[in-house]
Amino acid sequence: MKGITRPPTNLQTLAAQLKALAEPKRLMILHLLMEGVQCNCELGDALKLPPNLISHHLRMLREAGLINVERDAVDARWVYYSINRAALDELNTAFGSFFDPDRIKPRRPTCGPQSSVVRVSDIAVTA
Amino acid sequence: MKGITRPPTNLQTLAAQLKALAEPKRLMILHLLMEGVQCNCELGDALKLPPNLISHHLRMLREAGLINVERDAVDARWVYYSINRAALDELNTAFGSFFDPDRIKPRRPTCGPQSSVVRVSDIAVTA
DNA sequence: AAAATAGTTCAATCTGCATTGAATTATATT
DNA sequence: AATATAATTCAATGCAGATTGAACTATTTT
Repeated sequence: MKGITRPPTNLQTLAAQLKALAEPKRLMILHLLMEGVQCNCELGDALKLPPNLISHHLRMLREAGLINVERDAVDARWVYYSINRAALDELNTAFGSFFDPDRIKPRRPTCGPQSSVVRVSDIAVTA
Repeated sequence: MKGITRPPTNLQTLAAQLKALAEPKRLMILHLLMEGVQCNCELGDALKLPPNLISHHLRMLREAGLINVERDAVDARWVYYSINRAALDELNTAFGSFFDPDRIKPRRPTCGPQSSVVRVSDIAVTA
């Protein structure tokens, strides 16, 4: 009888990133960033949200390490956000490892009325 | 020049499921369920949490459609939770589609000082 | 120098939800 | 019938974060 295996991913880190993603407007921002839209004003137009709120959501995504920031070389008033490709790859890997359906194991009856019942699969065949 | 493509997934639904997942203790519960641990008491022992709090987290996961509930046929006091395999498959598909790195497109300069600059790639070669 | 532009930061409010402890339900045991 | 067991529900508390409006910073334009 095998023990419990450690989760394949750091749960604190995964939960923190998922928290940043678990917001409809932020998902929409990420979608727009993937589509090539990248400045605060356009995001605000698309989502019908004021610029300060866009800034807030962008900050959440940035602090989760999911996006990059860059200032325009010609006119430094403009700020461009973009997907952090490496972070996205890591996220996909972590998510895929954790929620891999192949990890699902059958119930281990160490609890409840059946916990003391001897299972056929546990009886050693000796002769 | 192409327009913005619709996201490949229902953002409301994905966000709701991610919100259910974005909690370290719930991730740990899901991990334990995958490992075959399935009753409130054992989850509570493993996470050092009181049973009512385990119930709360299980309810969140259940309302997100991620887990199944079943009562013991012999002693109905015991309740067994398990991973909803179909929901997990759908989640993986939705997540993978949304966060597919291949979806990332180059910046579309419809904003900022470069928005009026004619790009070489936009000049039609006529002869 | 003054005004305009793009964006961020700050303070206040409101809401959702994790947590806690007590009460309750349902079932089984004595 | 009374008690024990497994779990859920309920009420109250505290905190994190979404939202709002105003103030502020940095840069460019006039």
